[in-house]
Amino acid sequence: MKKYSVNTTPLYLTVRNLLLEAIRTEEIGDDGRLPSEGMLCKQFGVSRATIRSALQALENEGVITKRHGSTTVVNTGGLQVKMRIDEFKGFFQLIQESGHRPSIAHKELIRIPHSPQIANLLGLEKDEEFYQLERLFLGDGKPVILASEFIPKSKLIKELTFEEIPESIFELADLYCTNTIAQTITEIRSTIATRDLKERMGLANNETMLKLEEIHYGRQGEPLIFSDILVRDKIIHFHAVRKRY
Amino acid sequence: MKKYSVNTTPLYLTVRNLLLEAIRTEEIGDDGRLPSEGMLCKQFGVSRATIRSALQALENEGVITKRHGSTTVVNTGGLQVKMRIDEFKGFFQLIQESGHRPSIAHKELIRIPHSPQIANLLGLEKDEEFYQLERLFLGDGKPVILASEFIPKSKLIKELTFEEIPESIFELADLYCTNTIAQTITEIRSTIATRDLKERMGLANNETMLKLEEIHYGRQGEPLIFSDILVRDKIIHFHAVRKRY
DNA sequence: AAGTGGTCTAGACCACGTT
DNA sequence: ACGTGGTCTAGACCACTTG
Repeated sequence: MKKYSVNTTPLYLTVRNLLLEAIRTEEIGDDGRLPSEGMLCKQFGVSRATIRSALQALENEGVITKRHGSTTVVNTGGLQVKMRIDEFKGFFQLIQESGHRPSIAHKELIRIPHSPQIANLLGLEKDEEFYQLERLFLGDGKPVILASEFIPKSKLIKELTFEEIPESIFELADLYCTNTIAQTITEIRSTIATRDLKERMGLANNETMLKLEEIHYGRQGEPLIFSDILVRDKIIHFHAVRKRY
Repeated sequence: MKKYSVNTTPLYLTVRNLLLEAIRTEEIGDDGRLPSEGMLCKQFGVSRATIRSALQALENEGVITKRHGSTTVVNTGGLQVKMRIDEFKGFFQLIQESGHRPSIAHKELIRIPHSPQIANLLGLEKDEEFYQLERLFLGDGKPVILASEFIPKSKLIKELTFEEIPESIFELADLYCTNTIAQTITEIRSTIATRDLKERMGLANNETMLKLEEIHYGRQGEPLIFSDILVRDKIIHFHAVRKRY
């Protein structure tokens, strides 16, 4: 007899979501303090390990702060954090979360016969061939992100189809690459645009930008794709949450 | 009879450290794949939950990548990541990790009668009084970080003693504030120095900098201190690790 | 089909803060 | 002294990937 999966989302995530909602509406933690883990076990009817997984998730997001012998507290600041640099999934989502309507102004696919620097970053042969996918993203019609993705030809399982390139690099890898992206390491830099770029992005004089140099790794830990992303940080504000342990 | 605490570090952290060392020396995972959790349980003589905690820690650091039905793999890129923006503890450590000898060139403690903007960021009254601690840090004798910490007088439990100000903002709060710092939320911006600043920091023309605007929160989730940090990203390279879930 | 990691439970003891 | 979160175990079942 065929079996049906009724509940695909794990219990602890369900609890996390309920808890977050309860915190937002101040049903729980209205005085900034959460009930003890034992109490929450009873309230949600789950084991302590499950409650702790849910709390763990919320703590990682900066929503709550735990402390050994004391009660767990709500972090009002953490509730409002958006656009965490260690979490963003795609450019559209990013632009949307910063309160603007996303669109693409320009999209270009360029063949790069060889690039020793990028090959070196990805640990490939010097004469490796790349595709460069360059895209200009707008927020409310104004240029906000210029992204260049460098995809080694050797990591492709089929030819890139210009019309069918997903917005997100994760989905691009899912569709076209030898492996999906499991992890990205980003170097965060600042930069000032060249005159050419200034015109293209409609920048003010002396307007600086963030430059994210990202190496995307596959499920086996191997480098897959290199991205070079220019962001107008006047409009897109990146955040990071740092916990003290 | 008096009891003695022999083992203050948790078992799972001991296991994490041993595992990391074994990965580094390629005793374990020489082919990029870790033994199964069951195997590791036997090898280390601990329960699966403990092994999983250790693996969890390594995954958060970007050292390994787990995947549901498959074996856990080593991420070579993650092994080398330093200066994670969501982890740094103090400026000296930061400068050291980037390969330079840290020192302080300038240190100043300024009384700020009121600052509506900063008061607003910290959710305080507009007429709140602050201390501004400004410090210029050098790496190998060259200016690399200019940090301004804004400490509200109302959050102090005793007067700041100029001579006894620790290098790290965490320790400063431990010593002088109503609460220790539990969490920091950083906004990551880029900026270009004013002419004045350029001279002070010996910057090249058109050299841009990273600007970190940090709000430090106490154990009860309340805003404590605001920091404004300028970093020469030509010298200090910040990183972020992003996992796909 | 077999092996792997993901989730969940129940119960125990410990270390830390607060009162 | 008490209540809280931190750690740890043993065992069970499920969901996913791989051969």
